[in-house]
Amino acid sequence: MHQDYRLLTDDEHEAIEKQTLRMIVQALQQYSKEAKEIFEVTPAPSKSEVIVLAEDLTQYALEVAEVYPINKRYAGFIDYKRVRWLPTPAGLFPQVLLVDAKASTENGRDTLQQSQLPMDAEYRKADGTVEQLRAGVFPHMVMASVTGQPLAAVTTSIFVHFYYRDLVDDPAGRIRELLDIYVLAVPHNRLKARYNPNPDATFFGAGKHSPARGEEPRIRVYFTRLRAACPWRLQQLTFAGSVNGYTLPLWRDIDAAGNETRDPFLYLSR
Amino acid sequence: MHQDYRLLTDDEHEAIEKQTLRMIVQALQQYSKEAKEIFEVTPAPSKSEVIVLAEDLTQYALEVAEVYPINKRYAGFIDYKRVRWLPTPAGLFPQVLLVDAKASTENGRDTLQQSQLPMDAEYRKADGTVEQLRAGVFPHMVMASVTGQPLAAVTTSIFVHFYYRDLVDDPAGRIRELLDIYVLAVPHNRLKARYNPNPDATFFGAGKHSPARGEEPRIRVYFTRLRAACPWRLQQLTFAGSVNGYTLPLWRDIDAAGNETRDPFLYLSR
DNA sequence: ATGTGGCCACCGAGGCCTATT
DNA sequence: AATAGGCCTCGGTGGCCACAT
Repeated sequence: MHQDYRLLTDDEHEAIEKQTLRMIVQALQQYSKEAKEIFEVTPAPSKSEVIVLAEDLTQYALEVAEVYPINKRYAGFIDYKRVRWLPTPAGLFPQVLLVDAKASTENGRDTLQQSQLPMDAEYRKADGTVEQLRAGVFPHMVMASVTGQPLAAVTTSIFVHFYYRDLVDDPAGRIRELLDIYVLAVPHNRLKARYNPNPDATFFGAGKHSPARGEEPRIRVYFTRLRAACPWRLQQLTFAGSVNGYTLPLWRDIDAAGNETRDPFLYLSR
Repeated sequence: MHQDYRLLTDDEHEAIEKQTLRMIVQALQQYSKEAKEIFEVTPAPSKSEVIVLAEDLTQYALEVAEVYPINKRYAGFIDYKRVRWLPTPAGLFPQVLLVDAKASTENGRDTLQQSQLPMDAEYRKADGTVEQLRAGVFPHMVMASVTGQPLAAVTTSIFVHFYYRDLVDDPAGRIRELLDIYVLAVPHNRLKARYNPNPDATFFGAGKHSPARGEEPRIRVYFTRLRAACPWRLQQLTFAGSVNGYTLPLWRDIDAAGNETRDPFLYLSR
């Protein structure tokens, strides 16, 4: 048992991200019913109301599903961030959990600011050119332990994607419909060799910025490719087929034979 | 003892806002040292970083100073919002606390969106014309009690104003300096007769919007006038003269003779 | 100097329109 | 129809400038 994530094997590091994501998915499942209600009926003083809704709902869902907090804070553009002790079979690790909420009418990709990118990315565009963008998320945050020795808190990056569509003349008076909640665990930079060894093996794609206008570069994460690289890193909580107001409680994983699985899980009400 | 704020006298309602503000001031005082550190050294990927800093710091300061929570949430543009039970001598009242964070290089006024305005406002501009803006904050939120009877949670509006200035070539490597933290309690709409009986008696002034461009109307709250109307509604936590990194712990109030007072108060570290 | 008004600047977050395949 | 690329819109937040007192 140790406390330094840098001594973990890659598989152990993957496991940390997996268990982190699993808990977040459980929290979102549990909160999905209320999230849907609030998301669909909250009036829109402006078009950008959905952005705030996604942020608030993510916070409400996650703040009740925390672990042993570390008394350390920092401020910035990440929507939800907590420094905490994460218990794992390999040891108790200090972790900086970073969660960003997204609201979108698309359901196949997410756009990341460089400051939200945890891995040095490189990818080839359709026209053959290769582009790259360095990670803007620090791999860990160093804290001073009581004895003075440095303690590094690993950074884990999660994205919660609220897929919705606007409604007009809805009989129930809803303003929009929340269709799915996607949850992505984008790998830590140390896993680059596994997930983006070269420009042709990656789930990254061209960003949403406009090069012609000289905008800050952004980058996209494609759901299908992330899922192909590692099934459990792309979770989907869907309201389609739901009969009780909650999303369907299914966890995507991979079995020993390498096949993708979808396991139902139990959850409690809030 | 009752639970309906509408049965309170105006003085009792004032007392509710006063005790709410008092606790928030204590929380900000206690967090002022860390707030200053984070605010001054957090790098600015963009100019708008201060906005996010103010929001995050306000949340960090207040979330540890809460009272008996009510399991009810809603989402929207207000930075910090909590529904809770507030204990007072007149009874235990359900309350919707709304706090908005502001970052500014000015220290004499705050701009409010209509959605942040708790009172129907009317004021006369320098050129003699009278303008008005209706409250955009609901006076209370109705919830259904277990027995089915409606229960109204009073709304209380607080603004936390981070007054700062940018720094260049600071020897200590700071990017900006946090000078003061102002905290305002803008009165509930039912107190309009006391605070804004007519366009000439008010702490409101023209908003920051551009009429010429047809922008959404906003409105300003002037510190000096709010303070003149009710001293304790304008609190100032200043770093000027501070020797320990915290702001000076002073609470502004009014004594029996009607004179403004500044009482020091004790606080704990976090 | 301070108190008031108010024009704009900036920039974060996505909607959407186009090409391809 | 689905995948990619990328231009541009919208709107929240204040910086700042200009007068007036």
